[in-house]
Amino acid sequence: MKAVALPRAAASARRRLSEIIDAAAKVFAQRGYHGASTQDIADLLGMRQASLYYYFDSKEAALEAVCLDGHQDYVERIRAIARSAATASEKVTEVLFHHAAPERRDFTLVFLRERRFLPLAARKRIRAFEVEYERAIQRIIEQGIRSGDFRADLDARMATLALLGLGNSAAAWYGREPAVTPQRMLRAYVDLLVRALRLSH
Amino acid sequence: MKAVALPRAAASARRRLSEIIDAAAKVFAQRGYHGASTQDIADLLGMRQASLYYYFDSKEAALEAVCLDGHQDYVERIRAIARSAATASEKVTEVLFHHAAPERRDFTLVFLRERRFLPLAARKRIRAFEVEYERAIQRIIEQGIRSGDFRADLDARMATLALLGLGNSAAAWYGREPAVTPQRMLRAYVDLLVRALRLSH
DNA sequence: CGCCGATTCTATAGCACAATAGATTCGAGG
DNA sequence: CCTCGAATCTATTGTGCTATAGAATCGGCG
Repeated sequence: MKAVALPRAAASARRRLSEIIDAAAKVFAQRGYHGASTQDIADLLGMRQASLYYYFDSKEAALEAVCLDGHQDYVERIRAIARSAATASEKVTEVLFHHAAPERRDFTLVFLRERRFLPLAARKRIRAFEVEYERAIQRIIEQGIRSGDFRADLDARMATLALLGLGNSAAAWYGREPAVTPQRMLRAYVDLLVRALRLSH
Repeated sequence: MKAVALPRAAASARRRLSEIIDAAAKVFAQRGYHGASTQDIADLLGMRQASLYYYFDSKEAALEAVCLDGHQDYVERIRAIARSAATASEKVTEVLFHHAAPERRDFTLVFLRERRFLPLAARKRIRAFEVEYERAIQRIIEQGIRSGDFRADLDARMATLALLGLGNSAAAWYGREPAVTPQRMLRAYVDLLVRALRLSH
């Protein structure tokens, strides 16, 4: 945040900051926001607890950064998917796969579970991205209804929430059971979801 | 736990204990386990913080009690549903409605989100109930496949996890959006799920 | 009434943690 | 080799919280 100056220096500062946000995401995901100490984050980075305060004004600010960073990524990806020429069913598939992708799991889990501990002002800031993401999904569903890919009697809002619910629960489940790989789980969920949305025939 | 003696006194002691577990569930659900203080629980009960330690050896023990209490209820209900003569589709409907019933929401949320903070020994104790619950659901799905109510190519394990995922996300969602009542949400989810599981025709 | 166990209370020890203050080191540019 | 800002460090303060110790109170029963 405070790092500035020349482009090269700025780039390195940004990299360092994102390393620190990654560490915070990992620690918050594992121990929960309140259960994690700033010491834990510093340990992971091999630095002193107090040094973190060079990058963040408070532990809370670090949580907000994790939530924003994680969700910004989601919004970018949904935009790309929305723009594509695929059918609604294909888009739903892509969304679910991207939503529950294991790579950004820590960010997703922190966003899901810990954002509620932020003060109202910070939550509102995050909400903007959240709404855009949900809207984009809902538009895909509605497009599918108009194009005849999905049933006309579908409640688009509920279908959107169901998609998110399945994606979130998949992300939360990974690692609980060796036989249930993310691949298998996501394939199965996509299959169930598309069957549920499509016209039966 | 420590209360004993005569039947009447025992009954009253049990009531008191469950009042305290209820309060703990509410506070843990709202603030998270680590974010909640024993003071918060005592405030809700109108008693002193230290008095709680008459009922529980530790804050952790209170969390375990909440998780056990909440899930025991689930297991009892799933048994009743499994015994009934309904079709698999009807049973799935009942399970989802009961699973995400708003009445026991605090317990459900605490179980979902906070159980992971318990030490291994306590988690194992809880796991037994968890496994029984999941097994019972899976058996309902499998019964549906055998009876021809559901598709033969269904992955019963994935269908079980999808049901739980939808139920859990419904329970977590309530109150976020006034237009989305539990009723509306659960009806929609049941509809989607049953369509996804059934033979198309 | 007076005992006794159950329950709640007051008081406090002891620890873990977030955050601040200020010194020190690092590294690029002149 | 010196300067200066960025980055990290050491040291510490203050606070909030869990848990313990032991005193006070309550209520039924002999």
